[in-house]
Amino acid sequence: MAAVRRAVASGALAVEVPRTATVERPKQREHGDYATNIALQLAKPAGRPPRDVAQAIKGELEQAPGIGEVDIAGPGFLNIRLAEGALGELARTVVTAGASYGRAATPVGTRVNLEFVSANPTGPMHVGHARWAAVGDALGRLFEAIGYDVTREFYVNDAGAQTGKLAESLLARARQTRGEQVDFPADGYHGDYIAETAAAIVADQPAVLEQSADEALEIFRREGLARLLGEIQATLAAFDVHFDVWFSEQSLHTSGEIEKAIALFRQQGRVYDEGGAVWLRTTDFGDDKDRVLVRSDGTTTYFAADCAYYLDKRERGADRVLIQVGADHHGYIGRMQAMVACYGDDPAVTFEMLIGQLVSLTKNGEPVRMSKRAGTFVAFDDLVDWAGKDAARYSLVRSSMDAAMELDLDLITRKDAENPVFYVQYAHARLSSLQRNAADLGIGMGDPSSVPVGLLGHERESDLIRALGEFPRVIAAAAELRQPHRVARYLEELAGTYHRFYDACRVLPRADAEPTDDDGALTRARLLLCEATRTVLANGLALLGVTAPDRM
RNA sequence: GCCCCCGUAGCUCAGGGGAUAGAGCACCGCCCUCCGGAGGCGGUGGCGCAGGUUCGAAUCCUGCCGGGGGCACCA
Repeated sequence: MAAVRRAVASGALAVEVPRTATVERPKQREHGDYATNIALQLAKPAGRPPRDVAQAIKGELEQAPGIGEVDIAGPGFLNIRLAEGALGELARTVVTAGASYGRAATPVGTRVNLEFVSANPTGPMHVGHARWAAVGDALGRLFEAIGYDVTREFYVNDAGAQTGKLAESLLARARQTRGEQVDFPADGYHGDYIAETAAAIVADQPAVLEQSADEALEIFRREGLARLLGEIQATLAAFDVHFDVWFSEQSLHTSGEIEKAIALFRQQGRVYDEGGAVWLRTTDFGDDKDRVLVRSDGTTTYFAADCAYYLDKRERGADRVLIQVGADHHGYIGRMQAMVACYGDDPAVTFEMLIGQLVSLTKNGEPVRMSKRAGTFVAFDDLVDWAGKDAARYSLVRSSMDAAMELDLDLITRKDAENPVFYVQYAHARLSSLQRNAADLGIGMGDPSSVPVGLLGHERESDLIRALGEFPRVIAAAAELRQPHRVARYLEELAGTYHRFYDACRVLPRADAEPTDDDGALTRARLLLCEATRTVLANGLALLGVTAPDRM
């Protein structure tokens, strides 16, 4: 950019200087270490052929520190090669930074409230929730890495009709277990967990069935929610996903926050009454239709609670409110954005709904749908039992949330190289093993600052170092685009680049090797490069919540 | 009918307007004097269709075809 500015200043180029320029790592090594298409983009405004523009920038670029040579290629690409030795310093930087490599040095002050999973406490979670857990948590880790202050939040839907349905289902099952002839609620919850939970409650409070129906229902409701939420919390904890706030929907009702929110919207002239109901004029801000806040029977809607919940998050200090939901909720975006605007916020700034597509499972090519305990779906717990935490998390996070994904249980439950997570983990384990071997031989890289990194001139070494240098940009892109899968794909590439290096470059001296004449300098440099690689693999896997094993 | 997502290799998926579209698996053939072969190298094979914008389109726009998910005074 500075080179463009200087070219303009020197009169070599007459064009408005753009704010940013795209610099990327070319796919072809012959295209240099970095490449930019800036000349192609400036050709039109400058009114000159792209290669002319490139020529003007090239001269300035070559004066910049750390730059080796600059070529003009094709229609006008500028291919930049770094000066000899500049790459090696990058490896040293990685080792010196260690676990903080790739992370923002200081907080940026943005407070993000990240709500995800928010499974109803009316039953076990399914594989879709596992995907939101894996992706949401990775996003949270990415946000922290770029310096955001993150609050992970789980909205507990412990109010409303579905909790009554849960209570009725539990009570009916408990009575049936005692041999009573009871009709099961028409659209009640099925699955073995209902009977299990009912039995546990009865065992705990044997008198519950002697109470009046209303009292019994209330006990089953309260106890059922508590137990099922406890199971959800245990599942998530075992998945290494931890929430800062478990926010009760019921609390919005009892605290009067919903009424406060409605009053606020009314004050701002966004509320009207019609047909006995209270409406929010979301059509003022692009929604298809206005939305009911209070039904004609006087009860508040789920949407009203969502309004109050958003206000609550903002009042607790969130600069950005992010909610991750499944594709089956996408229809909610319009009214939520409109509601945010009704409140007076700019939805493009303070609010974001992340839509994740659904997950389906196959085994032997056949769809898998049922889980005995959960009834109608494959449970989160089953997935983790079959695949293990690491393979499950990795598999769920390695593809884009925009795409409905199909998980093959045969693949992710295999404990071999057919699963990409093992490919990445193996690279890390191999590096750890290498370091153990080095230690056994009494070899080490020593003080990083004294390692002669300039010796790392092999093509495969350069490839590896360039890949390590990508990491901060990968984190930034993954966080900004809300695409944690980019980290996984990057790690797979990095692991491959490392394996190719390892195949071509001997690190430790052979057992029968002659003493080297360079005093082990190259060995030390390569050990530093290995440690840099191990660091990035470990940091990257940490962002995904996946273990970086020393042995496998 | 309207809205959202997807369509890339035999399969599961990457690919932020750039150069020769990638990976894993599957299939075929190589590489152990080698620090972990859970690895490396090579081969077979692909952008749903039709227009448009652009110096340049898998990528952006429009239409069509195909698949998935939504369109409550449910949660």
